[in-house]
Amino acid sequence: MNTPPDRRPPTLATVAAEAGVSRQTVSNALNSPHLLRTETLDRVRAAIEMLGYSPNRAARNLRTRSTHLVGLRIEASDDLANPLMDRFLHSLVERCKAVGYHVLLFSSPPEDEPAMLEEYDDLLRSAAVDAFVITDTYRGNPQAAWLSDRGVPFVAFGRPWAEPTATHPWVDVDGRAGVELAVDHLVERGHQRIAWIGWQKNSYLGEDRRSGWVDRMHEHGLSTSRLSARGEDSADFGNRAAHALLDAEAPTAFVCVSDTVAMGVLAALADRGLHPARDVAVVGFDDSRAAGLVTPGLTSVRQPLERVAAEVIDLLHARLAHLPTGETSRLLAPTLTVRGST
Amino acid sequence: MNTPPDRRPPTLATVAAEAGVSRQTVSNALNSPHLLRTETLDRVRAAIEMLGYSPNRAARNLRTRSTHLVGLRIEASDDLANPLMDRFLHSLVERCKAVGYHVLLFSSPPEDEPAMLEEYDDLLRSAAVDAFVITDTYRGNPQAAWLSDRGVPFVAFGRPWAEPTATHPWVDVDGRAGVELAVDHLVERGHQRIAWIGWQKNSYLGEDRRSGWVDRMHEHGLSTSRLSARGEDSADFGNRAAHALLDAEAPTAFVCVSDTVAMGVLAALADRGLHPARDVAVVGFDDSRAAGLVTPGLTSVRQPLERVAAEVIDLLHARLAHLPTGETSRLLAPTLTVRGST
DNA sequence: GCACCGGGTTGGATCGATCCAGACCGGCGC
DNA sequence: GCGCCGGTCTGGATCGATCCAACCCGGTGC
Repeated sequence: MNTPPDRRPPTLATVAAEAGVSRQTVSNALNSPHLLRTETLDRVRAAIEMLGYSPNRAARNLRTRSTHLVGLRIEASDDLANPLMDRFLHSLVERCKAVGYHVLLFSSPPEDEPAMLEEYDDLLRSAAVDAFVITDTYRGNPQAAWLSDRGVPFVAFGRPWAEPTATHPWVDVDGRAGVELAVDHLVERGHQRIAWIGWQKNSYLGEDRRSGWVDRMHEHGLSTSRLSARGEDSADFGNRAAHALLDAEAPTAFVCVSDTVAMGVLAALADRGLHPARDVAVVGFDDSRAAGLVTPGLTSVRQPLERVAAEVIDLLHARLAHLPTGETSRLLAPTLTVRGST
Repeated sequence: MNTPPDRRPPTLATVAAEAGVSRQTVSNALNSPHLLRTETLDRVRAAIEMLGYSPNRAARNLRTRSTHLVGLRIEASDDLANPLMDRFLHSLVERCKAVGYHVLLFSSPPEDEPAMLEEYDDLLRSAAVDAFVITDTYRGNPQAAWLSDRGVPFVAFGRPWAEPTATHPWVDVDGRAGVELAVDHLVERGHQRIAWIGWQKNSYLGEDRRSGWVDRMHEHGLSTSRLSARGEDSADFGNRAAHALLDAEAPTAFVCVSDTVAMGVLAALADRGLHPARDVAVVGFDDSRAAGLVTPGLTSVRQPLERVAAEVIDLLHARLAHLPTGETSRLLAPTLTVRGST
């Protein structure tokens, strides 16, 4: 034996030799243990344990034509969905682990659709991933149609707003219901003049949330007339809109389409020497970190991102494992995190 | 030809047949194009283009024993490093792409060291990744030693505080220098009584940042006596510490170890009817989203996470590609983002 | 006693790209 | 004309797990 010590990790064959069985038997011990006599199974398992063996993924991937990897494109940091991403991502990874998958991240230049699809295509053609999770359906969704066309398994976080006829599986949060919670909460506290500050009319997400305000106000017999404003997603816009509404209509509460906007509203109250909650109530949307850090605390609608991630992966897993799938889309209800601002 | 249409993607052999060459020649066209006559190369490339061929990753991984995947453990959301994570992560992914890698995410139960190492071990033994990036060296770093022992390539974001003798490559941000920037900035604005609000003494990170304040104050001939407080990383602690310091020592400026703490200081100013900047200046650390959203804007030390990620990947790439490496650790200087609070 | 059955096991072929040893070929020097 | 050379190209073996067809063998039914 003058060969140098073997630095290579053990393989199926190593284990088979150690346990005194064939490779196939070891493979069965791992993948179909019920086929083995318990005594044999124990012996194989002992050998695996002793050698610290794990099946080589590359070999398995090659043979089974599946990698157990799920691709996820992450976007540039200035994207509006981003503050939510870390919570979502963590849950996604966690859930993947539970069903035996891992998450592979990739990126593509922002605002460059062909380049983006090229990235998806590369990963697909090189068989680097089994499936995708897509997260940016709020503003058109070329990938969804593109992936559907090719029969690639994927699940979307977000409804196919722009293409209601799309049939791919998706999971989304019911923004409208979240805003309804906020309105109910404010009505309970005695508010009647409740204003809405939202995004531009071309935002599906923004209009969905707004409809929760409109409908619920009417159900409570309250007027929405002249009590709303629309603009971009910035604290500055929230500030200006709040001042304008306070001057014109003297609302006693604001429901905002996002925490970003709500932070601007809080600033407007401070400008006027008004006290959040005591004088004017404010509710945000997203339950961002800033909502918890700001002075009296900002009441905010919280998206159940942990559940979204779990549902996304469960749908994907069902598809990949050819399990029977019931509904292929799920709309989850958010909750309200109450803080000092109401 | 009564076989069904071939649904399988093209392979090397397909391309070789199409171009009228052997498989090896196609492989060379991809990996060592200089070996081919230009005419042959063109023909092969045309065939690749025509068939839309990409090499199968699993097969390549198996043969070359490398996956071109980098593992990154992500932590539970309530972790203090998390708000920074999305910026870092995005840059990491971007940079990986530039050098031909992808990022594979995994997780492990928090506070469970054996389970965590088990995750690293699994990925290693199954040859799922080539290397790791580790990000949580601020509080001991069992993985670093563990990985070093096994000769696994990895780069850390964060110095090995607890083990100064460790020799693995790392990249970190010079927190002390960041605080020095903050102190200089405040001195320029005429402040002399500049207070420090930091973390507990057992935090390496916190004490490093604090030393920037101590040293710079002394270099400016200013006293630090009784002008500092230490506690946990919360807005509430920041608030209490600010009140206590304002009562006892009447500082005109605060430098805080984090934005979270700084938000509490801003709240304390509001409690007392003091105006940020005009009455008392405040500087935070991390340049978090909240710093930009809060009312007058919070001046904050910004970590160059994009550069950190790039350096991390470059070091890793050098190691994996057996390139000559110069220094194996880099300390990067942060910058100061000036906003309304100073 | 023989065919049959099915759980357990076996060796060989396979997935697709790469490594390796050797073949081929036109050009050059003797 | 022969041998050598460097630049190209070729077929076969290989990476490690899984698929597949066949085999072994004790037990059962007739």
